[in-house]
Amino acid sequence: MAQTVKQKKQGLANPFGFFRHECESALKAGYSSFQKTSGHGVRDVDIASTLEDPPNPTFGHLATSLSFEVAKAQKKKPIEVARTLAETTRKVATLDLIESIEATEPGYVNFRANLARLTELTLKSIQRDGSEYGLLKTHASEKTVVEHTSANPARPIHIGTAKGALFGDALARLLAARGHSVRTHFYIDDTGRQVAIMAYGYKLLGEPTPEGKPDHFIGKIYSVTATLVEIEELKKRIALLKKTEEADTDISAQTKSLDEWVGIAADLQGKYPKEFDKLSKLISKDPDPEKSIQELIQKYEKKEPDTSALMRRVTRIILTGFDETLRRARIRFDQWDWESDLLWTGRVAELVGQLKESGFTFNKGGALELDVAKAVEKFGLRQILGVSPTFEFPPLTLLRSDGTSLYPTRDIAYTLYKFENAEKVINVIGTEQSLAQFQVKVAFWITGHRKEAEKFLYFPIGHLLLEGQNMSARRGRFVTFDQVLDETVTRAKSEVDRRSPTLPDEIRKRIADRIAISAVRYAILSVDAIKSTNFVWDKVLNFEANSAAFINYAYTRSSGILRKLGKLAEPKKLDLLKDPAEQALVLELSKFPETFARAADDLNPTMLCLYANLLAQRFHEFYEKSDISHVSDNELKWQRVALVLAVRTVLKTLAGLLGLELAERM
RNA sequence: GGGCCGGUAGUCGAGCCAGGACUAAGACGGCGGCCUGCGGAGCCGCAAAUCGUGGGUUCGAAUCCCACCCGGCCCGCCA
Repeated sequence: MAQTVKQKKQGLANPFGFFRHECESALKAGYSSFQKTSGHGVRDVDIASTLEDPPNPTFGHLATSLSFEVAKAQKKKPIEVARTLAETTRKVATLDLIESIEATEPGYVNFRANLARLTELTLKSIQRDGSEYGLLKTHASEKTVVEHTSANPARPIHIGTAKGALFGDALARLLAARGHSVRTHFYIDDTGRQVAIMAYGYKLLGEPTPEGKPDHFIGKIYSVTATLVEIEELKKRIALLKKTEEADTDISAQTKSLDEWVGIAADLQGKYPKEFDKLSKLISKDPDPEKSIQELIQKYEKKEPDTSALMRRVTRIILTGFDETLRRARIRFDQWDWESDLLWTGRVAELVGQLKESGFTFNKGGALELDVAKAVEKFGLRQILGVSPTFEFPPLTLLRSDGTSLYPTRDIAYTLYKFENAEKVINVIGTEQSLAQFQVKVAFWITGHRKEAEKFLYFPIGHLLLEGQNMSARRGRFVTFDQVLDETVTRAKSEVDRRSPTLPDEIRKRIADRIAISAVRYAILSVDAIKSTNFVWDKVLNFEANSAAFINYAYTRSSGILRKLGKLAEPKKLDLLKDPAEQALVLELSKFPETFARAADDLNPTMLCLYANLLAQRFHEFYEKSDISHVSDNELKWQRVALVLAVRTVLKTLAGLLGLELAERM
């Protein structure tokens, strides 16, 4: 009730929500009157939660199964209870949006909406609120940080990472539209070994200016360098093992690994002969490449000026490439956070200090370990965080014996850092990180950040397979986000060329670009984030199967109608839209505000994808059945046009929320 | 060994948290129809599902509980 009143004040309408609200009030009053005459049934029933969607419109638009519970308590037949309840409810209901209240077998009470009123309310609301229609604002706005993508800056973004990027981006859009103050962060993991290897190779080559796309160029250097260094190391290790007469099994394992790397090296040499040969020569001159890399890592952690400048320089080149890719996919970030800054500003050291003081750490061979199990028992976290009673918590290594930090340690410090300017933090990361993300939470409890622990959300992204197989950067079984975008654009372009040959090429290009990016985004977003998905080229490129094109086509058809009509006129009333196809379409539009609010609150962009698809479907059905531009009755024509305009408005809003781009023509 | 997450027509995939008319959405593929009108990337229809298996709770279970099976992932002084 309070919510509805407040929303009225805000001016954002929720047509179906109003209907639901009327049904709730009526049912509550009807039920209490029912209790007076028929004795007590069920106590403390949450009326609102018994209202559900009936399976089809013949049962009305909302229904309650309350009678079943009451019948059980009173030992009566559900249908008898339903009849009485429908009767008492009918007496007290204000029949504005409610048309009828009826009991049906086997015992439901069905509420039918007054579609004439609902149509008027819905279309007028959309006309009035325009692009804001449906975007109900939360009453608990929170400063929210969404961290996502955070791809390792040593090679191009691949499609597995892209899945997280698309969900993170969509979440941010949804939450912002819901009225939260959202900032997206990209975590630049620049203090690890990979960036050091990359910088090492780049430096050896004399810091060449990138040819082609920067991340692809540097990624190539990284792959070649990493492979060559690994081979050097393995050779040394095997030699050492042989010298010390270690067990044959160890030697054969290392030899097997070496063979594998040599194979990879051969592939790389074939693909990038120039860089490979050059780097091969340069690395062989270095007496100890591994030591050089370790030095880079250590000097960088200490912010040694020359090393820091080099590391940042090369990482920035990669990031330029990332930015280009992300921009193409319509993904943008508010902030780029350098992991190295966490070390330099002392945040990691400070965290480690706090953890040490807590008494939950211990020393193991010079390394500092966090006793996660002890903390879980002490704070009763099994209960609080819902962990199985038999789960054994492994300790977490915070510092190596040489005193340097590990990734999880820095991640805890980073998550705390994100809370410095936010009330809520959402980490969009792969499911393989679930234990690590749990450990972050435990560390929060230990350091007394309980509020943060509560407001810290882990949004898991299911594994993405490539044509049924794991992606492997080493083996070259790896598809970059750029490749996906390129291929999809190419395919879309040839479709547009075929279907709209009369349009100028420049326009066709722009249309293809929009269709392609929408298809890629929809393909990923339309399946639950947590599910492992299989990336199949055919599926992404098949515009018959992909609903993005289907949704866009609804928009294109509506554009065609408007183009045909030219100058538009306002209808006098909105009382002629009585065809079932029209009513079904209006009903769908009326449900958009509730659907949006739920998708945002449940962090579920997939739900909105499905809604967009459903709305487009209803529109296509309407389009097939209803004449518009050539209907002779002018009043009917303009009423239908009002419906078309409303659909366009909501489609555009949906596109904005999901990052789809609609083309007027296709 | 322990844990987390998935398991729904030939394939993909909603519904599961908040049990109810589920006779299970939608799509791809298959089969059959529909263009003298606003663009057929569309519409209409048909066939196709032991909701992983077995128990339990309930008036009622795809949904909740227990056990098990299958698949993915995690349990590093990697990130």
